[in-house]
Amino acid sequence: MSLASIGVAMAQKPNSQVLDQTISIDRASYEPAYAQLAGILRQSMATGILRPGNQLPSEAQLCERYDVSPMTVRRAINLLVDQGFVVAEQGRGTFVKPVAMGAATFQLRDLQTLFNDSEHTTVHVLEARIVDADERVARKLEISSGERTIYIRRLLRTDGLPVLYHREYLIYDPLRPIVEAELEVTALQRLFNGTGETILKHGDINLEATILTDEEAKILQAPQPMAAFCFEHLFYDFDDKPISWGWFIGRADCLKFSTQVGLLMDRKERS
Amino acid sequence: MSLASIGVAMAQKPNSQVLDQTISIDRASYEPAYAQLAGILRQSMATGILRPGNQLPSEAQLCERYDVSPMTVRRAINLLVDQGFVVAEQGRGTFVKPVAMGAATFQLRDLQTLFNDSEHTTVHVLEARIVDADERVARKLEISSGERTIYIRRLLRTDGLPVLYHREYLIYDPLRPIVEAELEVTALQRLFNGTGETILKHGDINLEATILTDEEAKILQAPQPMAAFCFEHLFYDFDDKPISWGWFIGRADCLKFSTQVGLLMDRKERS
DNA sequence: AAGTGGTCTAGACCACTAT
DNA sequence: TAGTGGTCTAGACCACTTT
Repeated sequence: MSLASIGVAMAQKPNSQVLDQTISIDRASYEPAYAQLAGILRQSMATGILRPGNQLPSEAQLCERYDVSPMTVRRAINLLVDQGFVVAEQGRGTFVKPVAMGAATFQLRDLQTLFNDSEHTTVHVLEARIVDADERVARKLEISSGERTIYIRRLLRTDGLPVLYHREYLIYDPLRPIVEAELEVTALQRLFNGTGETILKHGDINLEATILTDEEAKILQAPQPMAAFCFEHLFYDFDDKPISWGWFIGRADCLKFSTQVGLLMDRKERS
Repeated sequence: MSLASIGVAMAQKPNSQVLDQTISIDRASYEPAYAQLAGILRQSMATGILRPGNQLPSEAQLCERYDVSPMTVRRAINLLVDQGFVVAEQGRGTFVKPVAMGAATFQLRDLQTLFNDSEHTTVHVLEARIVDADERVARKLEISSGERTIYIRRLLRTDGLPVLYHREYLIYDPLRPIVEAELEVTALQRLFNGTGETILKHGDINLEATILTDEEAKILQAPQPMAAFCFEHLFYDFDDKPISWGWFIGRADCLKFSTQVGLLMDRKERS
């Protein structure tokens, strides 16, 4: 008998015995039925009752076993699909996905604590002036070389210690009220978590690893050589015209991104 | 009139006029109704008919306007919520979310092309031997100092050029068949995209920026100093015991992570 | 042909928010 | 009190896969 069939034991029709017969759905609970069911199934996977590759009980079986309607089962399974725990194949069944490092995602949101924690975080505008676009800037912002742009350098500090150095080129357009708004010290917060009015439609973001230049090291008060993360961003307005190109640079010893793959028992349900 | 109300124009009941009256749902299409509706709403946001902060038409209005059942509207909106385009607040309404850099996520999956492209990618085991765990390794793998572990060094090449250097410590347990399996050259592929049998339940992954050490630079044939990405990983089995601790290190000039935030018109629907 | 997931209906009741 | 989103029912039909 192969490893994959341990969970199904002698079941003729695929594995409805797999489920914990003692647990049932509490209709009086604040937790919705679909979330409870998803939790039960995830629990089965976590305890190894359902192993990677195993087939889940069919939707009809789950309906009967837990006395819920098909739509509710459907939602529970969709939740697990969305969360990456199982994969559903039409006509075949739903199967537990193996853990894979490639499934990992890193969220820039982890940085948001920095921007929102106004208690400890301050933003200082080091420089803000109008400059003529050089060839490189003009290409990014899709304007002509020599056209006017706004160049801003900012330094973000936490408890007085420099953590992020930001440089940004903005389209200069006297007709748009972006200028003053973008110069506010709260502008970075807006850019990052989207609070307040916004004229941004979408943006491209690149993550790179670099070594601090002399200037960057000096501003970030870092010893050299020092590794760093660089977030390059290019934002567009609702006409799909670029309006902002810039980079955040942060010392690698102050920034770390963590994530997890596989079965964790403290998930928030949604959808 | 505030900027936020431009889209709602003179509507008394909040904004059902906002929608494009010409488009309707094609019931004969292969694309499900809920996906079509989500697309229509996303289109409205992309063209600026619905701006950040605007309220979407209520679910009842959408039912009537597009002649679909409440559940279908619900699914379409859930899709947009999942994709991060709108936020639904019970009792208030559903609103267009502003674009925020903090919403960006970087997927390790982008690296998967490397591992799956066996045409151009080769894995070479540089070293594999049994070593006694030092204090650092013992702490990570939750064993005692001096216990035996398997130490593996691998080099991943694309078209003959070194791109990723991997070092890994594995629990040594003669009772588990992990040893031979983990030594295969295909083991990395398994780890990364989860193909084949797996005994992994979950894992923690850290992303850091570093500067290559002399040894790493030599193996990766990189000039110095050279920035690099480092993926540290720690995997656990179904008993929640660590079984593997290691790092992937790759030259920064060969690796880049890109992502987008906001409204893009080439989304895949699901759920 | 049987079993599976994928979609959808036409309502229902509830909790929450605003007026 | 009216309007909103949140949940749920008890089926239906379809497309797909396997036997």
